Amino acid sequence: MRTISLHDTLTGEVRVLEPREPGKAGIYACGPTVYGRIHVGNARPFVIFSLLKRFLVHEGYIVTFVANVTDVNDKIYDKARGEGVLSAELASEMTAAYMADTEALELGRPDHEPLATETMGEIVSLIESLVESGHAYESGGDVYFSVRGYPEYGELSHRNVDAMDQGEGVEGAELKRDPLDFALWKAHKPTEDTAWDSPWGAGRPGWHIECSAMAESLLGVDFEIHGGGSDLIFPHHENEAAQTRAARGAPLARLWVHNGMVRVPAAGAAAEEKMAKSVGNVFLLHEALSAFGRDALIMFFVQGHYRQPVVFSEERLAEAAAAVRRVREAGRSLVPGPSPAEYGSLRDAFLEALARDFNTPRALEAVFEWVRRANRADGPVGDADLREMLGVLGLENLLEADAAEIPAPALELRDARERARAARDWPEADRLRDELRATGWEVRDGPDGPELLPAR
RNA sequence: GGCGACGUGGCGGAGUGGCUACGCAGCGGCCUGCAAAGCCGUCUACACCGGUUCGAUUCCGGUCGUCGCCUCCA
Repeated sequence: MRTISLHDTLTGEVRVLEPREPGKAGIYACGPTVYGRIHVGNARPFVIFSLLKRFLVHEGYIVTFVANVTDVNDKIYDKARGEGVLSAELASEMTAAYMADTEALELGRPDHEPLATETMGEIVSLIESLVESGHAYESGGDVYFSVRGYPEYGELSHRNVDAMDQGEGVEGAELKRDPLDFALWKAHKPTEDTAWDSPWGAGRPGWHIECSAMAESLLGVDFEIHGGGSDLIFPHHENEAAQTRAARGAPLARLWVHNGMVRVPAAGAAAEEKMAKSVGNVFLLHEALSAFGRDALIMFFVQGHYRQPVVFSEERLAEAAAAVRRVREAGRSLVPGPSPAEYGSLRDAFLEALARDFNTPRALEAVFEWVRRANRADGPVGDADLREMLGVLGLENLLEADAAEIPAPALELRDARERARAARDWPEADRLRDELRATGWEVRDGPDGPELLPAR
């Protein structure tokens, strides 16, 4: 178990992970609002925190990874109304789609995936605590958090309360004592087809409170790592942090870890912009998976550092696919078993890179160096270290052999080509090779004779 | 305007006060009947201007440019 540090948004520094209980870590990553299929940008935190969990587990930690689903929200109501379906129906349908889409990443599931609608008791009681302690107040069936009553407000996002926009024109502003206050509970509106009982009447939770409640109920407070996209720092995480600290007198989390945005080349411009539904430039996860495959997509993500923005494009994915091919190619000549001791420093460098702010590009450096050495080696090389490294990155399947059955016609073409080669009829041999390629098989002549591989 | 971050070789992308990142692409070579794969070599990188320093891509200041947040957003 080595010392692991991560960039913490609160302090702005790379800080050492110091668990409440040695050897145990809780991770909470904010998941999607389910009003549509998730896109590649939504997938980034899922991938990053799934892999971070893998790394911590590898280092001997017992990890509880929680990724929530927001299934009550204005957008869900709006979308459902527009489509003439019940909001609960839309939410459960899209939750199922989210599960299926992320399942296709083949990274396993988080340990808990709580739904806001199934955490109502905890949400209501957390709001009650805030009302009792004077940090929140009821107004017309709504409940608001009193931002100015919490002096630390702004510490996470490094904002000064007095310098913030006053949120003019925001719906419900007339019910607030201060424009900065945000809703913990929203009274039921006639246009909404779901509502829950509360001490303040029928209604539903505000966005931020659900995460505080879900995180606390599954991980407790002051847990190790709270993550999500950098666009959530304000107001979402700022508010979560304020609510929990105000209600419980303890911080919500020890480290606040945020991933950079996925960008898309902007039409007709040199620069890029964030992938977002509101911009209309999304590439849905399931489309990306079928277009490029999960291996290339995972490689694409780990080729960049989690905190930096990444540009999603066909060129980038093609590069990732090429990198995948290089590793898989090397794997073909490895043998099961322990790796040479002299490769050990690469394994160490790999793990060290991840221990220092989860630097996956730097870790990949060791992977590729390992691959080059193995390719250069004369005898058979044991695959254990490479398998271990790839496993942490969710790419262990690159070492699995292509299981595809070679169809008889391809075998016949291969044999025919061998006969042509034996007869030194090169034009015919090359013609047969082209024919094979057309049927999806690539011939590779090696010391042990020809080999057929699925054409790439 | 406020807050945060970034500008590295053809492209992507790490990193460091002085020494080969790595991947992709290109070029030359080895291997091969030719390929493919692999290996070797190669392509004089750190936005600009000042400052600190024996020495800065790396530290400090400024300029220009880019991105994110400040409203729902992973």
